[in-house]
Amino acid sequence: MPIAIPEVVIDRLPVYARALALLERQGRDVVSSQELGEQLGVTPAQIRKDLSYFGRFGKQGRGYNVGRLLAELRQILGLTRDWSMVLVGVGRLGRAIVGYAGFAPQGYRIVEVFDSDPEIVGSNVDGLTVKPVDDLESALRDQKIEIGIVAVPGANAQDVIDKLVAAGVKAILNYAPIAAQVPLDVHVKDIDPVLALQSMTFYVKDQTSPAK
Amino acid sequence: MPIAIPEVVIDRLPVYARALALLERQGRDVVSSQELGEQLGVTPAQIRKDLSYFGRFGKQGRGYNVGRLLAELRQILGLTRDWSMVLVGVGRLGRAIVGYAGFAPQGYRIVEVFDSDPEIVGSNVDGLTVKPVDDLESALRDQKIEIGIVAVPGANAQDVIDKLVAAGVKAILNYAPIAAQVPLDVHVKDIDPVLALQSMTFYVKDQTSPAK
DNA sequence: GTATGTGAACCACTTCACAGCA
DNA sequence: TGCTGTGAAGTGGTTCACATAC
Repeated sequence: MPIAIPEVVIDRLPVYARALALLERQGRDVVSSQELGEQLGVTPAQIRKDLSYFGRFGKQGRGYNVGRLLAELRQILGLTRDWSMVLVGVGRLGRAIVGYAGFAPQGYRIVEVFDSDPEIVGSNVDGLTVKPVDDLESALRDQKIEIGIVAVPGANAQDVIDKLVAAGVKAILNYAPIAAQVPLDVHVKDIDPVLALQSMTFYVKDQTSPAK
Repeated sequence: MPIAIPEVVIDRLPVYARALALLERQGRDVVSSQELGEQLGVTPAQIRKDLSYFGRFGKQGRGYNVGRLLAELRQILGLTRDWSMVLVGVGRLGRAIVGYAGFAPQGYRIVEVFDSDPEIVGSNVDGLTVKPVDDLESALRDQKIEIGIVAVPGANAQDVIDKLVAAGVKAILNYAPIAAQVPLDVHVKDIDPVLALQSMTFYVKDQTSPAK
């Protein structure tokens, strides 16, 4: 096993990949860590060090080949394949997530949707039939689905997460306002705009308008 | 000025506050850093150290009074007042954000919505009339609005962010897939489910199903 | 007895600075 | 000459461990 790579590094790689994809669309062939860093608000040394965990992708005196580096990052991150996902919770938020246009172009696809409300089960959401949440495990038994999205109320979220884990899901995108408890081999990322707002207001709260 | 408080600490306070609010609803009076830490997946020392930046809120031998500590955190974070926000970008995503039920209970309210598309300007979204994005600055001149939400395509996002900054916004919740450039006194938090997924797939990508 | 608050020790990540290569 | 790759140095955040207070 290679030396452990810090999680912060892994979190930055998709940001680099996104910037490189933009540069590629703009027709750029080469980019230096300097320039990439300026665009992303990151130091050039940070970028070089991060990349050095995985290989030597640059050329001294020139920089990085945009297409090559992007391909390497996509390989590292597992973006060269498509990923199927299940969504649990088909309320207002869940419906918005199903309809979110940002997933498909990046190879992420919601293939099953579940809910616990009998009123909703059986209904159709963007071409998918809502299944009862109790069927999660059996529905996933034969399909290779490693990603779950949780969009249920906080009170039910840990239960749903337990079910996803039991069904073999290894990555969870959690929109519920809870700190999920999961085994070490399961990864969770929280999407919570309220937490983001609450930490920003700390800095804003007592900025008075400057006296003219 | 007190010694600078690390940003990671500020990011954790809302998580503590959320857990305390739950404990309070459950009728709990007192909680130890130990117990809180277990619920949140954080070490007790971390919690005590974080809180010590702001005061001495606990009682030795007992722990923290739930209501008291929650009130302190709300004070620290600026959650004792309501916050008005503007949203820019009234596409599918923007509409979902306007309709998101999680903001209001926490005191965050979208009071103005803007778009650049003449087809959309003038239409009604959840009781708000969509205004042209060029009116941002004048519309905000007299209102005290320090938070902006960006839900426009990546290609337009930096422009919109520049306009928000020019209009005096100090905190930006950014749903667009770009690394925003802002002055030091403006705070940005990105909400990007795709980045979250892309970093998780790194860990999941080559886990083969264990041989039975 | 029990749990906080906090310097000190530790650890992890970031930045430096330069050798090495194109 | 220009920019990468990387050990070494530096910085910042976390955890320890214990004096202190209830």
